[in-house]
Amino acid sequence: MKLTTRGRYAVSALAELARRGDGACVCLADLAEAQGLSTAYLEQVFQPLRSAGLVCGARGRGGGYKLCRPAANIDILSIVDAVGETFDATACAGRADCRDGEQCDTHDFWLGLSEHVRDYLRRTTLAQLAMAPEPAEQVVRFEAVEGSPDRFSRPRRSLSGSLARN
Amino acid sequence: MKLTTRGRYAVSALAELARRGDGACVCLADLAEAQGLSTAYLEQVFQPLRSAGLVCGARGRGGGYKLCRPAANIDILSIVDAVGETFDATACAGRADCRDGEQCDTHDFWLGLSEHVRDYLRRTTLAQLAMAPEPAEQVVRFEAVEGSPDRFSRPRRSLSGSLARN
DNA sequence: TCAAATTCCTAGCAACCCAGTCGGAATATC
DNA sequence: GATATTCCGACTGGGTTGCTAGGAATTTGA
Repeated sequence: MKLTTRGRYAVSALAELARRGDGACVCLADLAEAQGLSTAYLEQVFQPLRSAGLVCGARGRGGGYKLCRPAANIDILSIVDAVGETFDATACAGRADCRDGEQCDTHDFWLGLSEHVRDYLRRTTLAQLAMAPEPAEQVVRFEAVEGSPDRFSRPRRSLSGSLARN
Repeated sequence: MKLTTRGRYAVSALAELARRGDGACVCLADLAEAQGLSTAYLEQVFQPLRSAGLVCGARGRGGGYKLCRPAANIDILSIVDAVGETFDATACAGRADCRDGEQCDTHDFWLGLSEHVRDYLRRTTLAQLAMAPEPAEQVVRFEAVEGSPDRFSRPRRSLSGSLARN
């Protein structure tokens, strides 16, 4: 059970973007170099992020990407969801009709796991991730965050608007 | 991020085994049929379970497998660990030396996710899973567990004891 | 004593998916 | 018009997963 690079790259790149979040566009080449990735591959990762309305791109010279809304309003779950990362641990992953009775005795348990993971990702915002303190401190914070009830999971469309309509 | 069949089969099969837990051996053919799996494949899944000391097998006619210890003393994490299921979401998964500074700004976050998952699995015993109530009820229970403020991030050996070693 | 039933062990393989490359079109700026 | 960039689609090699096959070892029962 491991994360794909797409999910990880997306989060890292957006965190980087958030760190430089002064409204200016950052081109992929810069991001890729900062993260030590290939520009071509990062392009692929950014496509769905744009479709999801998380970033908006500007073409041409001086173009690049920037966040569509404040980093504090973007939770990690939205990011990994956008790039197609799934967390379904059940046998009938994908299919809505799970009527396979004998295989599904543990179904709800795995479903609970998936939801557990999604909760964790939903609890953290890009802003929190972007301002990365020293590693030691960071670990403490992430564990602490786990307990606190956050509420950014509700759909909020007043901010993002319809900027990045594909 | 999805579970391998090995992990899922192992848990389902052991739950089945726990349900028939009257001390008698159950042969793989029976288990496989009950779960709708191939015997040959289930064999492979059971090998590491035996090595981990979760089940013990008896050869020959009338042989089969049974749990080495009470189902209440087996947590799900031990099972999926035994079959080699991993939950590391970091880039440097596996390698102990993560000195790749620029890629590791989100390292602790992903590490936290992995630990979060492992906690979930550690919290549930095979006995709980085995006595599966109606699905609806089950969901409630698994979710309820999730919400309670747990402190399982610290090593706790008073309860589970040193039963579930590696 | 032999046949049957079972675990135990190793090798192999096809299909799938991930990670990444490549080439080029569209578009904006200088 | 040259250049820099996003945008878009196709392609591919390699690794892993899921599974099969065959046979040796071992125990039980007829």
